[in-house]
Amino acid sequence: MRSKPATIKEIAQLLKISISTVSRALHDHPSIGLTTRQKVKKLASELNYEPNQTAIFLQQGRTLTIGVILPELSEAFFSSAISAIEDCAYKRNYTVLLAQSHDDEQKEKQLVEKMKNHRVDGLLVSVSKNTSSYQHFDNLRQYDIPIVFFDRIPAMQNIHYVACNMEIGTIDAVSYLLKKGHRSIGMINGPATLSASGERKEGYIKAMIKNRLKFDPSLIVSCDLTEPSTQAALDELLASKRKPTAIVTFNDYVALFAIKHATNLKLKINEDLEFVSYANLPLINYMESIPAASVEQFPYLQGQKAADILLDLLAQKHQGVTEQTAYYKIIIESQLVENSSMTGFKGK
Amino acid sequence: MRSKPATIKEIAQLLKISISTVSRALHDHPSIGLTTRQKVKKLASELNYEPNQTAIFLQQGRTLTIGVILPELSEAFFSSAISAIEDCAYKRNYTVLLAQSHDDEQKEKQLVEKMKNHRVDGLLVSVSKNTSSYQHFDNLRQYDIPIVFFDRIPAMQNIHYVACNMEIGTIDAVSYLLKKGHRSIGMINGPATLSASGERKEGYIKAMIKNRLKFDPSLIVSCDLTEPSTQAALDELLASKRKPTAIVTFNDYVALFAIKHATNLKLKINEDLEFVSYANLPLINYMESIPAASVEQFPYLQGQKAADILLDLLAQKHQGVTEQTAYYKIIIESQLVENSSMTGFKGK
DNA sequence: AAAAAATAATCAAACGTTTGCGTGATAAAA
DNA sequence: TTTTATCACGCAAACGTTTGATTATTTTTT
Repeated sequence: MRSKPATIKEIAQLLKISISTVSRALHDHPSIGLTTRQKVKKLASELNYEPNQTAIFLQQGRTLTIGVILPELSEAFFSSAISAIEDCAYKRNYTVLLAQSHDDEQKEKQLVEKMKNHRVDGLLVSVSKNTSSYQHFDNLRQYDIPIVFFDRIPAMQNIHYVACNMEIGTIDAVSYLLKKGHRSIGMINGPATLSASGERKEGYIKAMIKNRLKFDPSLIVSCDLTEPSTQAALDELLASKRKPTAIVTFNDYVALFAIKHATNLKLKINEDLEFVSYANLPLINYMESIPAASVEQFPYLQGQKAADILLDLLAQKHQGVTEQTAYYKIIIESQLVENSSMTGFKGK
Repeated sequence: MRSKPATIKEIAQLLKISISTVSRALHDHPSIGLTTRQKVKKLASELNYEPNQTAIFLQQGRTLTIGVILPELSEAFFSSAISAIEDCAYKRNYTVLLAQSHDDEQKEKQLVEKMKNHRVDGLLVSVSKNTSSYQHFDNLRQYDIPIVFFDRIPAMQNIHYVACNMEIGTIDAVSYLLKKGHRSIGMINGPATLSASGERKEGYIKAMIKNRLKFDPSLIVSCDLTEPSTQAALDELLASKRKPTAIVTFNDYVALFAIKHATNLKLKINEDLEFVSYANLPLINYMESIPAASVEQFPYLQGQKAADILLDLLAQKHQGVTEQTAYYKIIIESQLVENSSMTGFKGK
């Protein structure tokens, strides 16, 4: 029997009672007698009745759905985050509408539109790398759709966000190396266009100041995150006057490129040349030559916080809290973790 | 101005015309005059009118949304797949409602219910490892919600699915090692409870037969995918009479565990002992000691195919194709790929 | 000038719910 | 017995669209 799903209307007709009675009976409304309530519920389950959410959405003006727009779903960082978000949403009876921008500003705009059309109750966004105008986010304010940004934050006023501060982690990273006796510490940074590069550089400089050491600009070189560029950067550092004995790299990819290159140059990793990196690869745990320590950015935690904030906002809104003026601005401090050897892990 | 979104009703009132005229004007219906059409569109854009999809969903009985239920969003395999799915859906104007089961049968059931309530047009599922009953999927047939399974397929009749056949890849893997001159090839397999283990074993045996070699059961040992268990398995193989010079491992995690252990035992990887594995880690590209070759399972491709099939089914259904009896059963042949060195890759 | 055809717009039902308000019927209080 | 609560349920509007059937207006044809 491939029939259309049952509706309360049908139940009402079959039982010769009104639609509203059926609705109330199913919701255990006190003004419905016990007998009819039971009759209704019995028939409902016999007919495999399932409330049609789309109708309820329309009626209630909310969809119990949050939209999530991320740059790249296949990246470990974001798949961790989305996992956290889904977990939070599930716990609080929300569902996740997911989309990826592929770091394309145009597509990001379209996705925001689409989310608006789908009438998501709220939005979680990690901004595309190439987004320069934030008009499309501002538009959402007219409607009452709250947005919480995370990790990649736009330069806007009055927004909710969760971000990870790289400075502390960087200071710790450099201090860690200094404590280990290194006196010349290099940095292979990312492109200057990324704010993340700025944060790392700042952290590096502050660590130097904090430890009363002189900052030598020639020890910070940039790369564009590709392998050849990383190799060139490492070569430059190794050729410099104050040849570094330790290097902080922009991220794990860069670290692995550099480690590979160094290995080819017959350098012993973490003996001749020690590395510290920023974590984005979970499988660091499975490899031999890895950075001695990593600055952890907690993607799962960021996703979780962001989702929790959004869901709190939605709960408030639903309880009739009119206009809040306070904005959540959560900074998660990055944290240096020493990389131990492999941990037990069950594969897929 | 934080106002409720504009509706066609308001537009109609402001222009003193009927609602239906507005609706038709916005859809360029031929029976609406040019002048009114323009007037309507002008006002609509002034008011920032956006059609309320939830209303349209209710009216049309479809949501342009597909549900996706996966075991673990944070796993590389599935995040690749979801990326593909989202891309496909986006191209064809669908949106993705996402949820993860965490390999929990109970949760999987609830998620199916939820998806049903949300009235997704179709469902994409990779079944939880622990799911034993498939009743919840069967229930969906009563409604007209098509399901396409991928990668993890339930033992059900009459379903659409996309899967990856490990046998061919395994045969190729073993043959590859034989061709390289290895005469004793071991296998560190997964638990017998997983069907994936069976496929691998079958492939191994068939490769032996195909090459007219005798199959020695002692060369296949199982592990539970953890590091200690993998170490034990490797030890067992190395201690066996016909000490293997090459090993096929259940997956990349196992391979890395084994490689690490072998390195500790002073064995030279891919010289003393050669490895072939099943790919699930993209970052194989970033490491030094890696399996010489991997059996690729094409997560992106699987996700893509599955999504395409589902969307085709939905398109057919929408065009009024009543009852199709044919079921898509797509087998993607796994494929052995030799692991070259690192490729250029831009990090996050 | 009347009939036919084309054009332009309206009416109203439908999608499946929820919910404020009204209304009988029965039971308790006066 | 009349008044007042209490209980159990029905009516109808509302959410924002789409669309088949209908009507009113204008243009074309004969």
